[in-house]
Amino acid sequence: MSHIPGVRQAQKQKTRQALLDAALELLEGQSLSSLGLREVTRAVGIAPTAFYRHFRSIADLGVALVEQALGSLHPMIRTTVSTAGDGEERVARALELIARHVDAYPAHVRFIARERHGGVRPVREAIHSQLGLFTAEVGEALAGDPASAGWSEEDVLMLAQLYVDLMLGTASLLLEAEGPGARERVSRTAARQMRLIGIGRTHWLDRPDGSP
Amino acid sequence: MSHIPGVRQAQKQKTRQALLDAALELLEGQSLSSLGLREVTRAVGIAPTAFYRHFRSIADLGVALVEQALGSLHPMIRTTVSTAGDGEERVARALELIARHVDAYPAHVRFIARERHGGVRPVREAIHSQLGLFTAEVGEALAGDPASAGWSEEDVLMLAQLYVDLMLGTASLLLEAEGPGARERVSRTAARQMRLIGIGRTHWLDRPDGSP
DNA sequence: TGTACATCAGTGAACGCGCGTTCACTGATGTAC
DNA sequence: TGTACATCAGTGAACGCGCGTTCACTGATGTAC
Repeated sequence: MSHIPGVRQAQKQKTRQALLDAALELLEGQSLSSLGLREVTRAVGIAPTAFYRHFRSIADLGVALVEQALGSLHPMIRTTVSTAGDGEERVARALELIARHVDAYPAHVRFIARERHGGVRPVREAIHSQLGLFTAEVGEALAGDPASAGWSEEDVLMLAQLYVDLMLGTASLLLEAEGPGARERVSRTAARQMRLIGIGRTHWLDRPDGSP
Repeated sequence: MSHIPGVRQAQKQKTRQALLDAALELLEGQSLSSLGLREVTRAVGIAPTAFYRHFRSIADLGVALVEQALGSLHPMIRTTVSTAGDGEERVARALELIARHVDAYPAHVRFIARERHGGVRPVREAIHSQLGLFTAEVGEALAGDPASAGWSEEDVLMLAQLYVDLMLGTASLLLEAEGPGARERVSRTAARQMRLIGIGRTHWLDRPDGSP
């Protein structure tokens, strides 16, 4: 039929995605370093040996998962930050976006939070490198804000890192939150932390240098 | 000989500690959820079955590790926070304490950072619960500071959480830092983040409520 | 359009290996008298 | 102090099982003419 993508290529892509999806699901209750190749192929319904047609190892699959997971986080973080600031409403809207993302892609959030400090080096490095790009992008967004006039690039980046870490930490806490009111408590605290950082940002240049 | 502790008890305690130490070392390159019972006993030099004289499972051993690891972090965080503030020197001293702790107990720091969001539920919960106690303690320390006059308990706690998270995050980054200047870069950034939070703290009560 | 050959995603048997757990045991330490 | 018995940390054989990886294979898809 279609010869541009090819039936064969399309089917291969489909199987590959099934492997990634199955792995992500299996990772709800364990870490990547204990995930088994046979476990994943069994969940997909293919022979264990077929795994090698798509990935060299579980670590390799993990790196591919990083790209997918951060691909979904990307627009969330960007929107959140372009929304961020210290105004009540802006903070509230940012938190709502985070909560919505956690609901839409819980497995992605869990995977990144877990493997960011996890036991598989190449995956850890891939996450670190991607988060570095995010931070840079957030930094650019912040630099465009009038509130950042007079700020050094280094300072803008350290602020961006603070925001990115807070967002990821909050997303992870929302994921774990269970029981009535738990999510609300997490959100309230995160909102105040964002406000406090925003206030620090406002007054950052007030003090010449190292004054008490 | 001595009958108060007992020769037998003392030897048992020694073996137990050897298991914990061996596990911690093996966890440098993997997550708890992939650590094997036989792997640990082999490293200690005892029969696999002897493991059960000390722990019901690897998860059980993990929970015991949490207590040991956070036991060493405890004085570090306390000292650091009692030192914290927005003065240049105090921030610098706090960061030096963190760096020293990372050098003294790298495996403890790695374990907590990794398993805090790791794949073994009881361990994750133990860490979360212990960090909650830390945060409460840090909160008490902060509440005693004149800078916290007029603060609600909730706000003091959200600030404490911000500090605890920043300290843990910085410790983890220091651990991973390699190459010339990497540690210095991490420290510089963390110092500025602490200062910014300190500034936010100073001006927290400036604005009545929800003002822009 | 039809035919002959090439490609390659997925198969299934086989391998050696280390795993967690059970069980009855050994022998040093502890205790009662 | 000496003896007889109890405790229990650590042993070693055995088990069934799932693991990652190899290999030659099949048969649908793709390509050349």
